[in-house]
Amino acid sequence: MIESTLVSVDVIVLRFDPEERAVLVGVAPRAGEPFAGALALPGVLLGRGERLRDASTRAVTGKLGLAEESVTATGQLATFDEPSRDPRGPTLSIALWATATGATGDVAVWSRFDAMPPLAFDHDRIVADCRPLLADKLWRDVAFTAGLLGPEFTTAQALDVTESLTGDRPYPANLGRTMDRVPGLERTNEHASALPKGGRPPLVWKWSSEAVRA
Amino acid sequence: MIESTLVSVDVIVLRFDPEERAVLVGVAPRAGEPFAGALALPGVLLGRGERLRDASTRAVTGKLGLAEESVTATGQLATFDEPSRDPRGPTLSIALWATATGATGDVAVWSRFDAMPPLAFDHDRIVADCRPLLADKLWRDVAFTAGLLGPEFTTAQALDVTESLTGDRPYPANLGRTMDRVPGLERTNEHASALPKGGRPPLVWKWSSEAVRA
DNA sequence: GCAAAAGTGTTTCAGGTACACCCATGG
DNA sequence: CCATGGGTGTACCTGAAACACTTTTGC
Repeated sequence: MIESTLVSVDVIVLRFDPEERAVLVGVAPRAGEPFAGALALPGVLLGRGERLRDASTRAVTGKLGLAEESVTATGQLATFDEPSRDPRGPTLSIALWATATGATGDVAVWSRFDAMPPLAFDHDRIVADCRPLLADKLWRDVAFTAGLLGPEFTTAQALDVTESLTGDRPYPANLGRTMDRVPGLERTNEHASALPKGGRPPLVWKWSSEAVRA
Repeated sequence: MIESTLVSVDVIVLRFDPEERAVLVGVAPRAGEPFAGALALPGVLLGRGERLRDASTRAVTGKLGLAEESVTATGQLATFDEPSRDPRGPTLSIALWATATGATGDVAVWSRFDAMPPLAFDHDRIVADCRPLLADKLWRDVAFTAGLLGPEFTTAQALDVTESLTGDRPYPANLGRTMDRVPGLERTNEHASALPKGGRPPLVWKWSSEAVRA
């Protein structure tokens, strides 16, 4: 009988901050060794028979201090198998994404994608490798997009999110047309209150009832 | 301390058969319980500290009887975590792909993608879920494409491979142009000997030396 | 020469990008 | 009325899809 590998689940938690006008990644200082005090992605060891989704919830609530309800969607990214990635011994890491809204959690540190602090283990590499995968999901994976932006949002916020993930800001007109093609996403007639700086109030978008159910 | 999950590695082995003019998937009858005698994807339990690539090689050589050298490339697909997928107890399955050339192996059964026999465990589901991922890699993931078609192949074979994976046969002219855009792939001046049925002999394509090194 | 199969050139169309212009707000 | 920023319409370009037509083989 071959001794089994340890499996950890590491989560890239994304939250859109309307004040900051950017997508932020949640990390937290490690409580114990190794890398005590260093920032790391929330991660836990996968329990026997535990589903990946449950483990990711456990990591996000336990390590970042978020409420379970604030996690809006999750999914798989990739698996990392370098045997030396954890100094305690060989550990497989399954990277997942999660989207969160609302409260920021009591211990979480939120950083922009383009200004991530150095992280413990190989988490820098995990974030770097997974960023293009995440950018690709925007406007194509409905669960991801809806989880990140919430049930209702403006064109201006959509512009900010796209810029955060892909690196450059699209023309508002073109983004509107991409959003028209997203199944379940609909324009409303409402307009948000304008920004203090002035300017035309942006359109409000909503998910149709069918999309929310799925 | 949480007891760790078992991790298995299940491999979708692809081989292009020029006689059959199709991409075939390698499966083998199971030696022991559960599902003894039923066909299944080659899979092994991941050893502690073992790399995914090494485990996949172990599965392909051990379960299909292929030589290690005939495996030309491997990569990740997705992870399956239903706790009831193995009757022996909860087991995570990491699905990988591998390409093989040459010998067919002594115990392997090769089936077309569109005529797969029923498989043990949730392997039917794994194959069904991963097929679009594999189709997407053709002509975009160079390692995958080169592993499947070998160092040298004809336009006719490229047409067969594309039809096997995507489900419909492209126009030869258009496929030629897609191949022109694949980095490292080059037309030669050679022509293959014509088929017994008659018809114009197809062009031979080769990977440039830089592509083979990478 | 005829059927079969590959290759060439050209047309068409859809998607994405860019941009000029119009609209609505705060100061 | 001007600066700021979202929205509309449209021109342009690239890439994929489709197809008529030519070339090269076996019979």
